[in-house]
Amino acid sequence: MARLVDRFMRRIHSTLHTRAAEFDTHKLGPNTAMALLTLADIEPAPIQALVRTMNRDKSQITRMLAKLEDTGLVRRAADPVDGRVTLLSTTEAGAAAVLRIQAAVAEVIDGILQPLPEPDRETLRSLLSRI
Amino acid sequence: MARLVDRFMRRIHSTLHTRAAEFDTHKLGPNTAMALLTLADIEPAPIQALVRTMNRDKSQITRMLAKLEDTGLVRRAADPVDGRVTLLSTTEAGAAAVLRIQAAVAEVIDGILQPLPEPDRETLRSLLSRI
DNA sequence: AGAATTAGTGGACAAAGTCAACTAAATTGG
DNA sequence: CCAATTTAGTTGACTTTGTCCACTAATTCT
Repeated sequence: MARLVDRFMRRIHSTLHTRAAEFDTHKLGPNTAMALLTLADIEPAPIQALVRTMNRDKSQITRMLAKLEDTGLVRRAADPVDGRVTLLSTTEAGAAAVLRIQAAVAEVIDGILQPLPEPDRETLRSLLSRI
Repeated sequence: MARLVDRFMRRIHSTLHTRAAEFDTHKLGPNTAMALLTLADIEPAPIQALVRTMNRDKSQITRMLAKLEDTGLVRRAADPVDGRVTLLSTTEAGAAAVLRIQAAVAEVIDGILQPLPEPDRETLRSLLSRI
């Protein structure tokens, strides 16, 4: 089971890697790109939210965000009600990157899911989301 | 979709990591342990087979195998018919380790799949294996 | 036989993950 | 209401994974 999931993820990663030049115009790398997509889904959100939904160590998130902020895709802002938290949101450039990346990822995953007819893909998606 | 798979894998990894002391008596680390499990599934097999089924770079496999051989869990042997390939198989110690690791992994995955009733788990397994 | 392939190894380096220490702001409980 | 604890985030050090490339040796192709 773990092997199946790993294989799946590995295929996604390596296929995306070979096509990275097409869409990863900011040289984010897979993880940081995924952080961007995730953020786009939950923004505006504190870093802590990203830590939890991505299941990564907070230090990793900090560093990915540094890159995303440097490349101007993400903006940090102080939370008005809690001085400890910094709220994240995507910039316009970030949103544009999200669209590009999402398209590429969707295409790659479509290719990988080829052997599954549409209803099964939907089943898979829903099962995974329930975990 | 990619995010769902990643999250799933991450949960498996991090949960296993925290319990590593219980079963990873040889300090293999997640990847090398998985290589061992994979090998146990296909042995006897040439390195190339492991490369393909794990979808990793061959140099990575080489290095994992070095560790597995050093710890005495895997044995290399020359292929009698093709002088280039080295055939891999698990030793008795390796087989024992496989059992321990598999049990731990199964337990962890069971915990993660908690929200899914049994028939759905089976569906998930079969969908993933068809990819 | 000579050229191109294939299996495996090794080095160098980039990216990802882990852990622990640290600051600053909030919370909480006597 | 203030000392103690908790929470958010950052940083440094270090290990593990992942990628790429060059290289050797055996094999296949023609």
